[in-house]
Amino acid sequence: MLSEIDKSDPIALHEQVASQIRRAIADGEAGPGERLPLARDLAAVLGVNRNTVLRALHMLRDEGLLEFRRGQGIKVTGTRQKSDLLAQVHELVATARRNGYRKSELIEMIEAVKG
Amino acid sequence: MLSEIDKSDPIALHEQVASQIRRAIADGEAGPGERLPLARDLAAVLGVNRNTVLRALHMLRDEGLLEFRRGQGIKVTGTRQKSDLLAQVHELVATARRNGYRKSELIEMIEAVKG
DNA sequence: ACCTATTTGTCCGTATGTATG
DNA sequence: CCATACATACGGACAAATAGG
Repeated sequence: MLSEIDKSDPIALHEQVASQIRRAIADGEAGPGERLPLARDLAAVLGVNRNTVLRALHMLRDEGLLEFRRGQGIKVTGTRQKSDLLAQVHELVATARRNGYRKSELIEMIEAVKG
Repeated sequence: MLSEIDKSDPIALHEQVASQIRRAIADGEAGPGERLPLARDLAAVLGVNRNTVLRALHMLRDEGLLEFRRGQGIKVTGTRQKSDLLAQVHELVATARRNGYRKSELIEMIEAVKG
């Protein structure tokens, strides 16, 4: 379930929107092959501008989660698992930033994990 | 608060132990400079062998979270923030594994995050 | 300088689980 | 289904470093 965006949050609005949609897919609210609501409607529900929503959706397309087709709308292509993973990745990077760690340090930590 | 280890969990015991202690530090239950309970006592509380606990603690030492001194015990050296980050890193890698993603793919995802 | 208690470091042997062929 | 190999976990024992009397 999508909830309204917090405009006082220092995190950019389109990032918040992207996070919510990632989570929604991860939670199974929209499965692979399904069509997403219109950007206009998403914008209305989330209380932000349609351009902000589009910016977020384009990010998710770059992550391999969505597919755009003119006149056809936006289709989910990624799996719940992938969406879940991407959500965790973004949360991790956000935590790192908050605490002054760089992505490179994060990557070192991951590489140090055995297996 | 540390709770008993789940021996039916497919995750290796020493990994579970390490996760719990990372979380405990992240939650502020043991701050920098403070001494950790004896490995023997941790083992008793967690319901595992002392060697298993030591193996977990050595991992945390390699991560820069702990410092060992024979006869003196184990001291916390890492910050809550770092421990929190490391905990998230390990959770992320675990999620990835569960879903068949490799660490290299995870790293690509992180590098693709803007900023 | 010595001795003792404490606590981590390390290794052994064994049992068990898991993956592979 | 069986055999093999490998990693994990346990229990126990002893070594090594530190602190204090």
